[in-house]
Amino acid sequence: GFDKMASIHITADWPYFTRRRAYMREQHGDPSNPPMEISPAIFQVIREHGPRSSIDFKRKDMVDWSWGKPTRLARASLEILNAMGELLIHHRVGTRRVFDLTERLLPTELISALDPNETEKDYQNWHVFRRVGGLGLASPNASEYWGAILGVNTEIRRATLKRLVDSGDLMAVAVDGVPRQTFFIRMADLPVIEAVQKKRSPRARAVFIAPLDNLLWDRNLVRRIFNFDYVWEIYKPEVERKYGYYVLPVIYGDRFVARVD
DNA sequence: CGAGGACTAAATGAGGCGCC
DNA sequence: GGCGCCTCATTTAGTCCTCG
Repeated sequence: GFDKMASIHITADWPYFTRRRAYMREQHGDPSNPPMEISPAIFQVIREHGPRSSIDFKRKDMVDWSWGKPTRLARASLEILNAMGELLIHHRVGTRRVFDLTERLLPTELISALDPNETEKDYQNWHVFRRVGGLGLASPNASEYWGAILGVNTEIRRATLKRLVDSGDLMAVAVDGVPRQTFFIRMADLPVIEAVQKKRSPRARAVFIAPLDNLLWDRNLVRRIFNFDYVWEIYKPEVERKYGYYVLPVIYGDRFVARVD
């Protein structure tokens, strides 16, 4: 699915993403959009022959796509139908996704379930709260980690965070050594934080952190709290790389101590 | 603050080729 | 016809910096 970015989420969350699917349909679902024009053919093949991936469609037409590059029309079509909720990933072959009809993969009650968030405001509360949980410690400042929350800009986000504090779901906190900055945590995380602080000397072990791990969503915060500057260099031109294509941070105990590539 | 632009390499599989 | 080997095309996934 798609939450902050491409991600795995539990099927029980399907109804909560009704708004996102509708939004994707608004963006791409016009029948004259080339990937939509060929969608009936795609559906037919999958319905009759089972799960299919982009390479199973032989047509060579190209369309403009993300990453500033064109892509094959069939691939664009699968991708858009997936974003709109018509197709889901059945399995993967290596990194390639093989799609099947949503109606074959999800129970009917889930597909027909209503969006639990009745109003726009309900949705905003839900999604901002969910994202704060993902971040653990959330700065209200604009950044990529607030992305993909529909209709929420900086102003609305600040208002939503305030609402969630007022309702007792979130708590505003300050961090030692980071002056003049308010952060937000989930109230429900408080016992965990307190338990960790009480533990005298946790047994230290080394952990390799993946570049897209939640811990690294706010790289600014990592720099300020842990004094560790991390950039995933995969998207840097080779000559500009400092450490390597796929540098990973290494944590030992509660500190960032090294990098590996 | 937010829009827009620039940017990468590993893994996989299809297809061509020579050879038996 | 089929195997082994090679090459080539395709697919996958967001970050970060600049500018108005």
